[in-house]
Amino acid sequence: MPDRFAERLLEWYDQHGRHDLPWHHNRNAYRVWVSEIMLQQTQVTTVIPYFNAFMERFPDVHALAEAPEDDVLSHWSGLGYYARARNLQKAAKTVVADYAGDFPADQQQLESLTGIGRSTAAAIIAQAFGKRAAILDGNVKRVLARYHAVAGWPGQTSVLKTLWERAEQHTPHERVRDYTQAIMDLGAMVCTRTRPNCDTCPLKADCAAYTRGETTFYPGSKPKKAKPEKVTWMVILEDAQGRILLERRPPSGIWGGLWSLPELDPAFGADELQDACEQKLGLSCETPELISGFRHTFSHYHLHIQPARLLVRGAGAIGDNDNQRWLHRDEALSLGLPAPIRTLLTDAEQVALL
DNA sequence: CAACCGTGGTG
DNA sequence: TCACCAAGGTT
Repeated sequence: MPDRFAERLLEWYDQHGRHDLPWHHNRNAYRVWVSEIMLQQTQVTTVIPYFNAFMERFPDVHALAEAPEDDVLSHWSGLGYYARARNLQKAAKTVVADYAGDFPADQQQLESLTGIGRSTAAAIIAQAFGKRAAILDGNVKRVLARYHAVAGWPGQTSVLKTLWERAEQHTPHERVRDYTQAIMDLGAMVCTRTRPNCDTCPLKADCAAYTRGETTFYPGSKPKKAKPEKVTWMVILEDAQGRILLERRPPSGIWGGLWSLPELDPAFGADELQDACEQKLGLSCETPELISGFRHTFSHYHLHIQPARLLVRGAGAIGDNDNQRWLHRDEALSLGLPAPIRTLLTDAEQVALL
């Protein structure tokens, strides 16, 4: 029997799809690539303002390759998964050095660039170069899992393998660019995670899950696991001029490469913070003022952030260098800061005004 | 394979 | 308040 999957999908896309997202204009490999990286595990409405600001500052791969890393990270501040930003610039340097600034239209060569995996490489090939390549992102997984009633969690290798086979099978030889956008749009707009709008779906006639009335069973859910609780001190060290000490975080781990407040071991009691700052940072401080703490949830654990404000006496042993800076709050907020730290500094400013 | 890596929206 | 998770990839 003829497979009308792509045909029906494209017909729907022409009428109801999204045709004017920012990365659809002035389409080239660079803009498609940046958008695909930003869109990893991140929703379209979140990405749009970041993409526009990023393109304004880094209009092409050369601008990105030559920019200071701090500049790249500050444009990623609040977007999350900061390794994406570091990998992005590393790949930009590779494209400039090894490909004369032109992205290769080849799946393997694209996947060799850091931050680009199978699905992102395929998206670039289809969207930027119009060549046939199958993508498999969260939207496509959901559509295909339902259409073919593929049981199990897509994170499982066997399930993933089946979905990739289905993705390859349905990808047409014509209009691949539109098809790729179409199946993502269907997943985002019709075949949604909860309460899919099956009434308006162009594929419902042959959708196995819909036919059986089992759309909620697909795709299978991820096995749940308890998130550990962690605790940390975040110190706002303020000198006589009202400047705050910022520290660059190590390149790997949470918030890698971003600027943040100094952390102190949670084993220190509140009455030991003064000594801790003395010993660990070489700074003489006044009695700490505790600011209300809060819990921040990450993908894999909860972090209790306990902030404390300490006034620094005289000139400290710590000055400005590559990894430490004394900055006023407005200057600090222009750095690439993690979202909760940005919020904390904003709130702390209000506290200071009281 | 499983852990790790962020944030904001949603119910 | 909170679990779940969205245009994934790397280690």
